[in-house]
Parts: sequence; structure tokens; C-alpha cells
Amino acid sequence: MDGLEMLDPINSSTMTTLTPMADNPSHMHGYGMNHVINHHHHHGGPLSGHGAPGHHPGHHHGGHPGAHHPAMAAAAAAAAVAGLHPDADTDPRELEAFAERFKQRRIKLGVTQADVAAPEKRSLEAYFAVQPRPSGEKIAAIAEKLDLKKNVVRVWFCNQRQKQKRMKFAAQH
DNA sequence: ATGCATGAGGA
DNA sequence: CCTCATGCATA
Repeated sequence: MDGLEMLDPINSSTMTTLTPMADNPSHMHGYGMNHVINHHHHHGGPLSGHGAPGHHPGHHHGGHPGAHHPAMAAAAAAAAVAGLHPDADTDPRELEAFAERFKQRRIKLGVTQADVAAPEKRSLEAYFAVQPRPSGEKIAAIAEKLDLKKNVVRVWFCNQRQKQKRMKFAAQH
């Protein structure tokens, strides 16, 4: 056992009868693995749509032949699922408009982007608490279980380490 | 202000 | 593969 079993946010059969664990960060690592919700979402949300698409520090913006906003990516995906023909992405402006409507809808429904793939995040946090530096194989296993790209998970752990370090630094001043 | 991603540089 | 610094879209 490598502790990967607690990694399942959805089929948490591991804790159906144990660890009531309320929102009490009392002692130990106060990681909330509570809220045994049963979501059947199964991907569609690549974690939070935050990520910077790695834009070049250069100038641009204005023309957008290579437009990649997360919102637009979502919109594009949604459009694809919605059954819109592929020609829709040929027109940047239509996509842009769609993205905007898409986002506003999401907000009206009270769903923030941080909420999209929240379960995955909790699982990762829980795992991070016990293993901040998993091996490549473990990362791969985690990625598979959560239906995420291995690289995404790897980067997530890297960023998490950075974050933790940062917090430690901020805490001592 | 937060979180994901990228890239340089280092074993 | 990692750390570290930085960018950039959300909030």
C-alpha cells in the first residue's frame, strides 16, 4: 500500500464507515477529507482552469490567431460536446462570444472555476500531506486514478512545494 | 491574491 | 527529475 487508496475522492470506499472527521483541524494534519459526496463528474475539468497557458512575455493581444484563454478552451470543449460544427472554431469572434456567455452562465449557477475539479484537488492535498515528494511512478498512479495527465500532477506537486515553502517564509517574519 | 504552467539551471 | 523565478488568467 502506498497510500494511494485515500486518493479517491469519489469512490472513497475507504472511508465510508470511518473517519467522520469534521471540519476540525485540531491536531495532526488537519486535512478535511470529509464531505463524502458522490459526484459522477468524471473529468471534463482539468483541475482549475486557472493555469497560465504559458504566454510569451511579448506583446500581442489584439489579433488572436492563437487565442488560448481557459474560458475559450472550455467554450471550445463545450461547443464540441454541444455538437456545434468544427467550423465554429474557425471564427475567433464567435468563440470569444460563446466563451463569455459560457462564463456568465457558470457564474450565475454559482459555480466557480475553483469548484470545477475540487475533489481532485482535495485528494491531492490529502496525499501531499503524507508524501510531498512522490516518485514518478506514484505520480503516474495518482494521475491515472484522478484522470489527469501525469505532467499536470507532477507540476501540481512542484507548485505545492513552492507554496509551502513560501508560507514557511512568510510565517517567520 | 491565488494557482497552474513554463523555462533556466542544477545535480 | 527537481528547485526557483516569473508569467498570466481568475477572483
